[in-house]
Amino acid sequence: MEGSSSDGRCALAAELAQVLQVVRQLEAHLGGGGVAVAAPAAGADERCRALVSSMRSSIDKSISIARSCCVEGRPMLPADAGTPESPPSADGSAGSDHGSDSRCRANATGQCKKRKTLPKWSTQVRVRSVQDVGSLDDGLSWRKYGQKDILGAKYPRSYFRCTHRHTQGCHASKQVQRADGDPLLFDIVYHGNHTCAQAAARSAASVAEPPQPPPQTAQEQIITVAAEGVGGVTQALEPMLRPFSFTSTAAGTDEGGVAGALHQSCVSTASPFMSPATTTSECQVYELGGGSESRPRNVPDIEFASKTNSSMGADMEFMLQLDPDFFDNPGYF
DNA sequence: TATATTTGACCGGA
DNA sequence: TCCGGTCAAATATA
Repeated sequence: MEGSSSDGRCALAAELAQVLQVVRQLEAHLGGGGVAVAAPAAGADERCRALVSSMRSSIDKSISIARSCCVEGRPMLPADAGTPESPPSADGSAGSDHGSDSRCRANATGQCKKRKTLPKWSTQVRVRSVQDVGSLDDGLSWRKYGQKDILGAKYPRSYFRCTHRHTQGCHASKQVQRADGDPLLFDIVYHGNHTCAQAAARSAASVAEPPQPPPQTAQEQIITVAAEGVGGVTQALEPMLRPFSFTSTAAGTDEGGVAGALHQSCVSTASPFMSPATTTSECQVYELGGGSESRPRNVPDIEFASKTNSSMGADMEFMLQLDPDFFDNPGYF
């Protein structure tokens, strides 16, 4: 299979390289790697939209290419080598996730027990030591409501939902699963956006508070986000671009899509909405250099790694090489 | 005592 | 029928 897929990989690499290039152009338009505090000049917005459109096109191609290369299943990650994996659930699951909900019966509380038509995206988070797993918290109040052994997976999957689900009707949820081949790598899949007060408060805070200078230069982090859903792609990518590379944007910090997730994932732990039990997050890691008092123990840093998910065959995969200061700077959010 | 976690059971889609 | 996602009672913890 290697021979037949090598061309595809080349094409895929080319497409992804193009995406990267466009991202860099976007960064340049919006102030580059620094902290952009001024609003983009008139006309820049249009250019950015065009660039985003271009990115989407390239990403679409990339996905097509990737899928054509992976007809036998998902692309093999090094960590997966030798690990019996779940069958190529592939694109079916991703696409069928939506649209089936109309037939979903509500339970006694009026809520569907099955998946909802919510935006879905995923990240992978790598911790640097086993002890760090407790710091996977992303800064929001999640309540664990289940854990399942997944067929073919070495580790169980944990299910979390927003603590304020019942009190505020916030339907955000996430799934966390340790990667088979790499105990330090976690797959995190988010469903839906926070609509609770903590999300609103964070949005407000991001608007009210001016960006702060980055406390330090963190190690390079790579984040890959796989956003799912036809509309979710656009909704996810566009807002995510704002807080990602440019920071002027407080206006862009709605809690939608990937931006919301990453925003939420990486907001500092100073949120008044956080429970004490969940005050450690990977984002605290990035506060270490800033002298955070609530630093997690033994957490030198965390790496967001690239994501390839078999169950996300129809996903948009989007890779950005972030400004190293991105996660250092609370002002980004 | 309130809140969070664990865990077996249930439900629905594939 | 299998499997993933969710519920909810039981249990643990602060």
